[in-house]
Parts: sequence; structure tokens; C-alpha cells
Amino acid sequence: MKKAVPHAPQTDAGGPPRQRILAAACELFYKHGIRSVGVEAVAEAASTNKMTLYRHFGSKDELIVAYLQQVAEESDGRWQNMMRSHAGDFAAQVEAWLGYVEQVVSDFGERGCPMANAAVELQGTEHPALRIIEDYKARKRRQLVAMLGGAGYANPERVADEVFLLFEGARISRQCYSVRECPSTRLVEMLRSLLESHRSR
Amino acid sequence: MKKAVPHAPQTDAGGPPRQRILAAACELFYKHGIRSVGVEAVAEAASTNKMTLYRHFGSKDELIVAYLQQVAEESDGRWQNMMRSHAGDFAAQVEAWLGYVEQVVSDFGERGCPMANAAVELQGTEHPALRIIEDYKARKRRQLVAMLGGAGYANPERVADEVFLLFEGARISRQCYSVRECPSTRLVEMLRSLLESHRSR
DNA sequence: TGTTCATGTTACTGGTCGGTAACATATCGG
DNA sequence: CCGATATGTTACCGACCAGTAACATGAACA
Repeated sequence: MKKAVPHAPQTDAGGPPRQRILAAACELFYKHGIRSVGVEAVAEAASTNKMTLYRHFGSKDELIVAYLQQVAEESDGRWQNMMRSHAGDFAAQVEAWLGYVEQVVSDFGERGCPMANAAVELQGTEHPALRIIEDYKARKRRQLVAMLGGAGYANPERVADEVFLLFEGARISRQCYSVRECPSTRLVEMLRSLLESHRSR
Repeated sequence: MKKAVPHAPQTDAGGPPRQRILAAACELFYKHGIRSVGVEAVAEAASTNKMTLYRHFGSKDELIVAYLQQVAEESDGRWQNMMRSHAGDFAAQVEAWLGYVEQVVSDFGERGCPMANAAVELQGTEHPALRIIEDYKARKRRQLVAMLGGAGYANPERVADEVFLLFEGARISRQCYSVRECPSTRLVEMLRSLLESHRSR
């Protein structure tokens, strides 16, 4: 097995240690995966040390949980901002979300959905983080259904599921394809025509 | 970190050691992930020992490569059988493939695409297995395009990509959702209506 | 000034894991 | 029967890693 992160870069950035540690964990866990990143590497990247890390997070498992909670919080916050800044205008909400999707899927640093990746790495265990992932995905689905329902789509659950699977598939595909061939480059246009074909009938 | 596979079950089954080892690796790597399964566990599950394993596979990395090659071989074989047994009848080929998808997605033991899972676990490294994954996915895409093109769909690349992302998304979702809510349960009907809407126009 | 509390530092433990050495056993072809 | 070749067995090494102990430092605050 190759080591994923031999010498962690100092992704410092100030702020209290707990915050720096969490930020470093977010970056490293996402980039290299949960299992292949050691707590020492996280502490180093946060410009601190293992002891301080363990004073804030009782164990690596707790840190993983905190990492996923952080991801969920950021994602939920982003969603709420998006919905609020187009409150009432459902079409604009959908459009804003498509913009976000476009951005995610074309990001060079895209390494898939952090939640899905974590689920893969923790499969077959009873890690408490799995609960967070499940809740997160269910919540995301509900949000999508609500938005599409508001926008007047006939079968919002059905459309949401389809949209969801496409997005999910696109993100995981970014790790399996050479950049040139990855079908995720056409995701947004797929979503557009999918939504078009389910337009409020 | 929780251990994923504390005591490997003896999934014996006869045959020469190399074959048993590979079979055990396939099962364990798929069930619990690559990183969390040790070579000792694989050897035990194959009713042999570490030394014999290392005589056939020079390292764990080689075993991982062999595992993914095996997965690819099986998948390619399945595809060819499916295509051959309905040679000439493209509609029947599509139908057979949908049957396969249905089976995969409703399998209780489904833990996502082994290739995609491996890609997640190896992200950020330069593991030789990544090459195999990339080739595999590109090949799968070509096969799908060929089948759909034969079946007379107007934009086979476009349809294939969409079908692909849906399938990929469905498989990864099985690891993120509680069984009841997983949108993958509706995958096949999604695929059907998607194909229907692109019917040879 | 002196106390307190968070943080830094070093060194360590115990366990796991990939990989190897050395030797024993078994099987099979000549 | 003999020797070659594959396999089993045991023990070990070195690296890594999660987690802890003990102590030093430094800053805020009374």
C-alpha cells in the first residue's frame, strides 16, 4: 500500500487550534481519504500536535464524525443561502442549484462527494459516522424534492431521485475516468433536459 | 478506527491456492474495502497462509491489481455472454442488460461498484490499480454506446452517459441510504423511461 | 506576582500490518 | 526411491499508527 500523504503541507490559516485541526482534517480526509490519513498528519497540517488534537477530539473516530458534521453544516448552509437569496422564485432556485452543480462537477480538485467517499471507506463497519451520512443524504433528498415540488414539477420525488442519481454518479465518476472522457462533463446539460422533460405538465 | 474484518470466515471452495486466494480477496476486498482487509485475513479466508499468498502475489498492491483485473474479467465475460446470447437482437440485448441492472441494484449484498470503491480508497495515490479502473470504465462506456447505437438510439453517446451516471449513482447510493429510502430502488424504471424518451426518432 | 488553563514537546506503549527467513511437509514425475 | 517443486508453519522484523504520560511553556487574569 502506498502512503497517501507522506508529508502534510502546512495548511495553517490562523484561528484557534480546534478550528485549524478541523480545517486540516477536512482538507486531508477529503483529498486522501479517511483511512490513509493519520492523526499526526492532521495535527501537523494544522500547525499543532497530536496531544492538542486529542484534547479537542477524543479519538480519530470522533474527529471523523466532526469532519462529516462540518461537511454537512457547510453544505446545509450553502443550500439555505441559495434558497434564501432566491426566496419565492423557484425557477431561480433551480437555476442557482444548477450553477452550483456545474461548479462542483467542473472543479479540478473534485474528488467525489465526501459523504459518499466516507461511506465507501467505512462500509462493513458500525462506525457512528455512517449515521451522519445516512441522515445527510436523506435530508438532501428532501430538500431537492421540496425545491422541485415548489418549482411545479409533476413528480418531484421521482425527478429528485433521478437528478440525485445523476449527480451522485457524476461525482463518483470523476474518480474513475480520465478527465477527458468523464461523462460528468455533460451532467448539467443532462439535468437541464431532464428537468425540461418533466416541466410542469 | 474500527476493524472491519476481525476474523475472516473460511470461504474455502477448493481449487489451487492461487485461485482460492484470489477468490477470497475478491470477496473480502469487496465487502470490507481494500485498505481495511489485511493480507493475513485474505490468506486465512482462502484456507492458506501469508507465505503462499506472497509466493503467488508479490505484494498486497499486486493482489489488489489482480483483484480488480478479476473483477474486470468477470464483468467483461458477463457482458459478452449477454451480447452473444441475443446477437442481432439489439432490443433483447438492452432488455437483458436492464435485467442485470435490476439484479445488481436489488441485491442485498450490493456495496457499490468494486471499481469505483477501489478508486475512492486509492484516491490521491499513484497506485497502478487506478489505470485498470480507468480502462475498465472507459471500456464499459464504449460497450454501452455500441449497444445503444445498435439498438437505434439517436445519440448513443449521450444516452449511454446518462444511463451510466444513473447506474453509477444508484450503486454508490446503496451505501449512503437506509435501504428503505434509497432512490436506487427506482433505477430500472428510470432507465426504461429514459430509453423510451430517446427511442429511435 | 502568582495561579490557572490551554497549548507545545518529547517520549513512550501496545497493537497492527506488510513482508521475509528458515525450516518442515507433502506431492509428483522420473 | 529420489529429487524437485509447491505448500504449510512458525517466528520474526521494521514501519506505522492510535493513544497516553509527564513535563515544559506561555498567556491571561486576579
